[in-house]
Amino acid sequence: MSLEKQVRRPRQERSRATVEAILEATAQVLRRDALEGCTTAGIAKRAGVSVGTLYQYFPNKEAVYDALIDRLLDERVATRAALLARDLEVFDMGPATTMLIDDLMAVHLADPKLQHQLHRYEAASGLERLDRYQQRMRDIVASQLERYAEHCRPLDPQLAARILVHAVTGVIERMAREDPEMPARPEVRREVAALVAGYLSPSNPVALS
Amino acid sequence: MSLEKQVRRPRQERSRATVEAILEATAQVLRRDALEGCTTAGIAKRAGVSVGTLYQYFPNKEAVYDALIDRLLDERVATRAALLARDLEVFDMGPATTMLIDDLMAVHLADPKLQHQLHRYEAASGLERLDRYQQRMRDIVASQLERYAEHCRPLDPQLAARILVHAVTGVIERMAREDPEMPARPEVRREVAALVAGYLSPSNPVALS
Amino acid sequence: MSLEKQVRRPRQERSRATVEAILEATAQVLRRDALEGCTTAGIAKRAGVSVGTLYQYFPNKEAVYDALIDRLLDERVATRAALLARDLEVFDMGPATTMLIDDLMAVHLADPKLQHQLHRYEAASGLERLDRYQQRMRDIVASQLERYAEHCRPLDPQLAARILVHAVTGVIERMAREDPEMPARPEVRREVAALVAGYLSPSNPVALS
Amino acid sequence: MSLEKQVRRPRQERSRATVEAILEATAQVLRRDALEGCTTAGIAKRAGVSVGTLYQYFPNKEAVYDALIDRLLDERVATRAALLARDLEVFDMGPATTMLIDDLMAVHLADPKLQHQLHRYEAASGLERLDRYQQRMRDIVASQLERYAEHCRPLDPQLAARILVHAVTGVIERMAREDPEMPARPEVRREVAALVAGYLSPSNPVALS
DNA sequence: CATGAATGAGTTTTCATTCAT
DNA sequence: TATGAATGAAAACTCATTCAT
Repeated sequence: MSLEKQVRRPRQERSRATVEAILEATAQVLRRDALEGCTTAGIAKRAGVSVGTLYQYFPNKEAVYDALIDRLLDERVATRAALLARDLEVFDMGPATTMLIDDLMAVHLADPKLQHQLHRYEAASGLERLDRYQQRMRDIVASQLERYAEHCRPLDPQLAARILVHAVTGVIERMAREDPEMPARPEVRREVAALVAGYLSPSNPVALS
Repeated sequence: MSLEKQVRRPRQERSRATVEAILEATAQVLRRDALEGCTTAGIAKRAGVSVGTLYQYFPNKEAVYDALIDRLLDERVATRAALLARDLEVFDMGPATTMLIDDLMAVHLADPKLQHQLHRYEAASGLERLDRYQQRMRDIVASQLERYAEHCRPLDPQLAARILVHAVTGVIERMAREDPEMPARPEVRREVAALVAGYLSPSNPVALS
Repeated sequence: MSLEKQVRRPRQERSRATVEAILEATAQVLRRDALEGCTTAGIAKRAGVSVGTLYQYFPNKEAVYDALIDRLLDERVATRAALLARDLEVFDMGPATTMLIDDLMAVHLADPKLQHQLHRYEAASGLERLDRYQQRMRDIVASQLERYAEHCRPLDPQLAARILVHAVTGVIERMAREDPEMPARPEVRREVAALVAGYLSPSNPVALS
Repeated sequence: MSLEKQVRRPRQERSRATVEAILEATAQVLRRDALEGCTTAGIAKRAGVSVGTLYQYFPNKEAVYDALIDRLLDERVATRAALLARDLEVFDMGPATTMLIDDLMAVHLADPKLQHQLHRYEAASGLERLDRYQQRMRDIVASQLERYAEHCRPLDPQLAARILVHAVTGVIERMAREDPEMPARPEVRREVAALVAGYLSPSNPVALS
């Protein structure tokens, strides 16, 4: 409506669009050429800008990767929020279990090639950021375990959460690498649920021994 | 007796010793400086040879890493053989489970820093070799599951083996990264066993549903 | 009265203010970040304008430095004029000597960091402009030497002026770099005067030999 | 004689020759293209080697400049040693004065273009190294002044040395820049001697005032 | 006039690999 | 066979300058 908006917007929007183009180009190059094939020149070319422009918005190449990871983690949080909004009760295990499984599945089913490369990038710096993210997930799971303690065998919530998050993440990640379609299959979801349910169940053989 | 032998032997032995020195030097550099700090010059220096010598025994740097990975996997096989030789029966679960857990633990407790870097290297080529190794493990586990089918809930051995290997590997690897001591603790071993036992148990809630 | 005037004036003044802001910003950045840290972007930011504006008033970065040097030399001329207005007679040497010393001291005591960086800039182009300025100083000194020839040993005014200007400038500049306070100390001023006086004095040992 | 020597030497000599070639090439490029035109690629090309070779012997470009400066200062020391070996007694001023003047002249008459560029390079890092060198010169001059105190007016040796070194250096450097031939002229040498002698002389007007 | 996003040539530096000795 | 000097392609990053808005 106002002319003012029309005057100011283009600049801010152009910047935003450029940043967006750079991030998207980086994702594409990472998917196509992997970490070792991802150069600032390549990113810039694919984004349709010059290297200089890239460095106008990011202090260095790592910062671009970092932005991409931040964005990914933000999407995960959004995904989780959406899942929590639903009220799923599966396998009589309470929403925690379900959420955990579906969340992790959703998380790793999206753009697996890009995620693999970003994961490799993070591995260079000790995976600190991803570990911090997993820590948060673990806390959520642990608190859910406390809440549903009566349905579970006696256990240490922190340790159990650790085991569960690591186990489920491990299964999904590795399966997705072998075949991106596999984690989505119903029998796989069922078996993952069995892994979690069996571990927590009061009838777990180890618990009884 | 013959001079020939005296001349030849030392050479072959020296060659073997040189290869050994290069591999050991590579392992040391990887542990200390990670993948990005591991250069052929650095390896050669640490091994006490020249770069030229390195290229006399290996066609390129990747071949050195590959040899190191081969060696690692060979050690794993040896470890597994040793474990199979013992006749452990824990948690009434049959040797398969026990072996799986102990094997994977042993495997990941040994030289975690080196393993992490080699894993990162493998990740560049899609982890093909490690996946092939895991395939072999999976086959062993699957056959064991078939043998002990009567003690388990009804399940697809291939899929169950996949789930188990991925889950246990995931737990151990990630825990070892956080704290190399953790996987060795008795309560952790117990919980991992619970994960496996609960999953396979005929009383698994999912199986009953 | 007329609107035109009201419109024009502010612009001219604003232009002047902008140029001033750019020069002052350049001086600040040079003092803080030295020649290598002085970028057009940095200058513009500090001046509170955009790079484009900088290029509206200066054809290129060198022109900004040049303007700053011109300004500096103009200030020196003003300083000298002020000194000449005074009628100082120190050490019975005539105003030339005194002026020379005080001028050079004043000149190098003001903003030594900025001067050092501008001097470095000038050095790239062979210090032509500063040399031309020193030529003018030399002419003044030479004419004074002729005027006060009777108080001096016999000498070639042009050569003596050259020696004196170079010597005094050299002493002051280098001392200021070591410690900006040093040239202002009375004992230093006294020794510099001794240098000049001894050189010119009829009792100079070389003159007598 | 020995074969051993013949076997080992070539390598060491080749390295030395390469370093030499790089340093000489750097000097040439500095003289021709000044600091701003001196790139690692340019140096390497002129030296007839590749950039990689340059970086095999020097950690970075600055190190090449540093080596060149070290060499220059070493030459100065050698020059001074040679001068001290002679027993010059000029103007009844003792060897200190003479040495100072001749040393500084020799120093600045050699390769003035290269020296100018190296001086500019040093200026970026605050001229620390050159200052340290001048400090050493100052100490020598100060001790000489103490030794010949009876021939001089009463003075503070440290301050006087500072004044003298700065003054003479300033004169020579600036003159050499205007015209490299000038400092070598006998009348200039004479006037510089007059500057030093007049300053130190017991008949200095300032001393008497 | 002012803006600041975009440009891209140009620099330094690295490191796997080769090859003359 | 061993050596290590030499190679050079390739990568990250800078910054003066332009120009559409």
